[in-house]
Amino acid sequence: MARPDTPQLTELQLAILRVLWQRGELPVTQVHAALVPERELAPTTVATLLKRLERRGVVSHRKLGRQFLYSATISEEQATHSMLNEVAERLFDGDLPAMLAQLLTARDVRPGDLERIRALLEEKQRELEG
Amino acid sequence: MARPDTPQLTELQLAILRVLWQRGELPVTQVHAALVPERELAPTTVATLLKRLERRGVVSHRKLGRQFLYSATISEEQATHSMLNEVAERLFDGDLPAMLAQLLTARDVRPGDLERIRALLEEKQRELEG
DNA sequence: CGTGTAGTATTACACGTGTCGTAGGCCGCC
DNA sequence: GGCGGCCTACGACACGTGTAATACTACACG
Repeated sequence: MARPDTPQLTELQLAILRVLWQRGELPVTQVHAALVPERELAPTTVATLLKRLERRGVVSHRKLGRQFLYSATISEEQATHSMLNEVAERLFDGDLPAMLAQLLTARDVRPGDLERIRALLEEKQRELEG
Repeated sequence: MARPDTPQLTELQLAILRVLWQRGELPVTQVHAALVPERELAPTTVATLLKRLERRGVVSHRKLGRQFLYSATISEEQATHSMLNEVAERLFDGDLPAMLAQLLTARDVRPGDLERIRALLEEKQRELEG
């Protein structure tokens, strides 16, 4: 419940976390392997990044023989929430409709998006009433 | 139109830009003065920040006597757009409805928000059809 | 046993940011 | 005309991040 101090994550950090979220506990080599198709990184680079993320408390490791098995300590939802909250707060002082208004003009709205959003809204509304 | 370099702005940088957006062209002293109630900063700090922002192209200055008058070169809308796009892309691969879904659960939805969002949606929908 | 090797630990460097201290230039006042 | 201030310019330092080379260590094999 208690907000774990808002993790602001960069793209690369997020990329690493995504690997862990998708595949669970992994040795550094595996994380590296998963990343390489997208980004050309040395294995030691990935190790350094993981260590730093651990210092920040978003991943942890246990030892298996000589290897470290890393896993995420925050869920994807937690990370997303806190990053979104951050932006909503920073940019719109928490004003959701204002944020959405910008979103609707800032990006291409893909076909069907409006419908899906409408459905979400109705669900939310029912939820609040029920 | 195509604005290639996405300005990612930190909280402090944003705070400075807000001052310029709200009050227009200002000397460093005024920017500093406007910031101080919120953040305790040395005047030289603000000067340094402005200079760096200028190097990044988001503000510019002209000389008035010995002073520099700084002004923003990007609009608040541009900045907001690019930051939001960034987040939408990073976190949701551009999937707006997914983003909104998170927003609706991530934050307190304030009374009236749902109504306002609904209104926005309808407007947007009319716009797309008309 | 000794050693190659897979893995981790340590160290490094460039950049951007937050934060200033101090140096230098010029304008107005005495 | 010299001097005190007000500004800007320049330089600094700590930290986080991206990136990686190098050093160390211990197990597995010959």
